[in-house]
Amino acid sequence: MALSSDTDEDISVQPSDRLLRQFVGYNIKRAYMQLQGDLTQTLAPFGLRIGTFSALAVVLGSEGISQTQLSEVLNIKRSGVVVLVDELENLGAIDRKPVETDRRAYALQVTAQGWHLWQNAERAVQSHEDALFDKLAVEDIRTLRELLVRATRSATRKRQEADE
Amino acid sequence: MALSSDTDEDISVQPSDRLLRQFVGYNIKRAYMQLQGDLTQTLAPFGLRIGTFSALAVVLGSEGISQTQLSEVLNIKRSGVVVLVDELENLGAIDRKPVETDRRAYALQVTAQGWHLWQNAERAVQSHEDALFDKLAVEDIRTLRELLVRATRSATRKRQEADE
DNA sequence: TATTGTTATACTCTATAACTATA
DNA sequence: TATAGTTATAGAGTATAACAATA
Repeated sequence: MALSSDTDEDISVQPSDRLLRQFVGYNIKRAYMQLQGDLTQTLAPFGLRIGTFSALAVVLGSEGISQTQLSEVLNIKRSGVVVLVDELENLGAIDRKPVETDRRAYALQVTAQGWHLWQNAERAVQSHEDALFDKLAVEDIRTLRELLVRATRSATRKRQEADE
Repeated sequence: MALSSDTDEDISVQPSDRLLRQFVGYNIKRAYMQLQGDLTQTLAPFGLRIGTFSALAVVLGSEGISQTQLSEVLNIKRSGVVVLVDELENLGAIDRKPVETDRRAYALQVTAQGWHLWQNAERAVQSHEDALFDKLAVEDIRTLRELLVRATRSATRKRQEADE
């Protein structure tokens, strides 16, 4: 493991959350809480929120996806997707295209405008993350991302086993 | 870096969040969202929520801490701390002890009962995390935790610089 | 004047449940 | 009967703003 040498201990007498740091879950929560504020600010100039940014990315990567499928990928309920899609539609970023073979469903499509929006927002988020994590080596960031993916995968597997 | 060999690509045609995976922030969000449900369930039998569990841990590690200090450590507003402390007090886990030198403030203290509660809850959360992450090598979990701590520290530093 | 704890209120995100129109 | 999308409502969790007591 190639962590750089920044493992200073918390030896202060000041109030701290030392007892909580041992939990992976707590550290994930802390990291997320601190990040989401910044991310929200980064996306605001584009008229996007974290939810709509994510939804746009998924539709972009899976043209013609239905709202139900989108809810499964984003891991939220269908009722929540309606709001996100409404918002993206109002931005002119995506279209609800009727599905000829199933008139209940919509095929979600990213518009040309939506594609440009994504490009700009994606670049902003990326450089924001670069700045935010510039104290971590590039290699460490990659490690972090991969471990998070695998931890999530592991948790998902556990939950699926529990559901059976 | 000692990642084990589980770097399978997402090559399916199924809808996916592939485009989002490149962002550290998104992976942190995913991981947290998947984790918090399980954590809530783990804590429920003890009458604790994530917030009260965290608050109890901080008070335990910093006896006599004030509510304002607690709000700073937990990174939430003072008004939010009132609810957490009320709840822990109702559980008999902590006391609001008057401060003789400043009658506006309380010194928070963990009761004997609160200490036992923490011990049991801490053990439950720990074994839950062990089970949840048993597909990750112990070394990888340590890496993940350290990187999260450092990423958060880095983000905090950035925000403080921005506030100046 | 500033700070501690408190209350009331509002906002964001998400879930649940009931509905409609299709299948 | 079951499913896709929708609507209305409610629940966490947190923020903001105003307040009383105290510094």
